Amino acid sequence: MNIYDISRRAGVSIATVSRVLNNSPHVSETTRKKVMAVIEGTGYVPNAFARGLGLNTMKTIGLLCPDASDPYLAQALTYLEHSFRQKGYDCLLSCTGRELPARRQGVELLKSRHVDGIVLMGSSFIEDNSADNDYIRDAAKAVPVILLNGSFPCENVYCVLCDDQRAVTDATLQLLDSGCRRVLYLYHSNNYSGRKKLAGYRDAHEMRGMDVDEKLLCYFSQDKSSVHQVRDTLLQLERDGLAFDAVITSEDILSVGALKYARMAGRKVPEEMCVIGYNNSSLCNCAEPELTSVDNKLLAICEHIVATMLGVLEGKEMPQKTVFTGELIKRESTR
Amino acid sequence: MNIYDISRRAGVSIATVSRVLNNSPHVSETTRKKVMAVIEGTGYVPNAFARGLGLNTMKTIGLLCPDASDPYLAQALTYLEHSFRQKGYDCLLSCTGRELPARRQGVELLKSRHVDGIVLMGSSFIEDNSADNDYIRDAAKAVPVILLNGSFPCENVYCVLCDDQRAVTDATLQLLDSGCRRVLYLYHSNNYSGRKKLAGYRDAHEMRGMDVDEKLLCYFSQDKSSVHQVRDTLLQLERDGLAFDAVITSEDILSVGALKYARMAGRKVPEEMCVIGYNNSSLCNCAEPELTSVDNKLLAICEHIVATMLGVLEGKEMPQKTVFTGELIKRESTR
DNA sequence: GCGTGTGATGTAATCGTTTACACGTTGACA
DNA sequence: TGTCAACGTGTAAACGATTACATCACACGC
Repeated sequence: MNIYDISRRAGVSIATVSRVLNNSPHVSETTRKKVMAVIEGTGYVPNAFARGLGLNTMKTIGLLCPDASDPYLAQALTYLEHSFRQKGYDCLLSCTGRELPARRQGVELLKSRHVDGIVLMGSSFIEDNSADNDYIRDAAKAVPVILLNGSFPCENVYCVLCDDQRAVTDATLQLLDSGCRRVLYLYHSNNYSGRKKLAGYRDAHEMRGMDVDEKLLCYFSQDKSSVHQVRDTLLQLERDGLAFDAVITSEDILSVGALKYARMAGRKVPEEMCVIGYNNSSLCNCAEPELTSVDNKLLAICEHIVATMLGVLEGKEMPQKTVFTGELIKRESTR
Repeated sequence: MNIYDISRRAGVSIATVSRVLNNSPHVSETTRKKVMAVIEGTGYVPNAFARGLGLNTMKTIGLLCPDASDPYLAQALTYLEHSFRQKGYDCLLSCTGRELPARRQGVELLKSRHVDGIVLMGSSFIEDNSADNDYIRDAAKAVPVILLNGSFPCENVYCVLCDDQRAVTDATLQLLDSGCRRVLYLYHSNNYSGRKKLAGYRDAHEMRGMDVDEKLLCYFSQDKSSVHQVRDTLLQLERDGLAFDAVITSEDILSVGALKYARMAGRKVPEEMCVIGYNNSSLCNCAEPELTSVDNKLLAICEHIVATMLGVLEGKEMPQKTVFTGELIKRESTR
């Protein structure tokens, strides 16, 4: 069933059918109705390959996602896919994991599919001009690239992110100003976003004239970051004599681990210990007590990514970098 | 930069270039090297549209997902995408929401993209032969369709699922046999899977010679199922004088709400009240106390979906229906 | 020397659209 | 009545690959 079949049945030319399909104004209302009737009757769907060949675009955005099972990224995925679809773009998904070679390969693939643009998610590890990031430059040579929560100065690369540093500063200040003196910082990755957050933690201490005890900085690798691992690590730290009266983390899941620790160690939250997470994910309401967390405006960021992408594709001049401000959402784990 | 440019520069015909690109044996080694050199020199990438037009396949699987931000589906998404990619297939994602018209449209879209096969996720509401399911038949006419956790008897539709009914029976028996007498059942949807689970709940009571008090069946619509909504509803039920000493739910998130209720009502879990969830999602470890839940073998199901799809595409005869058995994972919320 | 099989290469049709251009038709207006 | 837009519609040429078929060169056996 192709456009010729339709044109034959409707008694018009293929050009007219095409015009109807593309809502061209140069079709009389009667013809349009006639053609539409045939199309609906046959269940005809235009062949996207042929269309792509003619237009040299298939209205597709490539989504490079390290891990769709990460709730935060999954959320972003849903937003992005939904918004792009509404705007008439489909999404080709590539879940690469976080390893560089796989991400490189993912980009190659999206390029060979001639996507109209690429969104790099979990791109928060992007930072410098090292060769590691060649694949981004590579992609940007072919199509516009937008980084979700990443920063990378390069032609045709656009960045939409949250000011993590400031957000963590604000959150840490909230802890310090509510009487906490030794704030444990649990983090997940040494990437761009991770270091920004750490810098925010330091900033807050500096603003209150406090030194940072490096022993309070506690790193978890991605695969060692289960709730139980965090809990057990904190128990061990306590046994080792490390004192702390608050915990702030780079991800909500780490905070949940901290809450587990508090329960097991018999420390009351928030009376004896405060906890603040990051992302304001759905975990916050599930945690016990419910978790205070930084909302890093994922929805706004995603909306802006879509708008930016569409703007660039329409040839408009768009800002290379857009920064949103996080917001502390207070729940039961802080005073 | 197209195949003609390459053929011109290499001094051969486009057919030869095409043969080189497709590893055809009918090319001399010298010619192959010559052409390869030109290709690498120019960074030429074949146009996927044109290729798709000719071959009428682009090695793409369409994934129809109601909601990628649902942790359970997100998990499945990751598994599926990863496995398909390993096998040389890309995934086109369509997050449609759960509404019928949108799903219909999603299928249309995947069809127009001429995907090689479609996986319908969250297809658990598929049950009968009503017109509502026409879109599945429609899709199956064009390409093989595989349902994740759904059952639908139709040519070219394959089903891979967990025996939810039996799993819930086992879980309910566990509650009854550990002394619980009034098990509240919280559920999310009236779909196929939802009804199967409810049937399992009834089966268990019947097996122990107990009547089911219909007041113990408590429905939550998808949008009314937040943790707080569940908690508040249970508090109200208690105030209304409904007695229950256990809760079993069709989704982990509902169980988390039940735990919130228990905390607020001052009922100790599992001593005074037991809770069992469903899906064995990452929420289970985050909950307090940690949630006993039914593992419905998502990973195995996804692997089987991929194997089935590849088998069908290779023209092999594959089973129309494959059923896995769930398993109760005991944690702290049961005795 | 002459068919004949074989392996490398080229030619041209094909896939299903879009769209520039050409071709009526119609109606307004001088 | 003739001219000219404006408008609707059709024709045919892209778009860039794949591939069946034709062709050609060459070697081999008779």
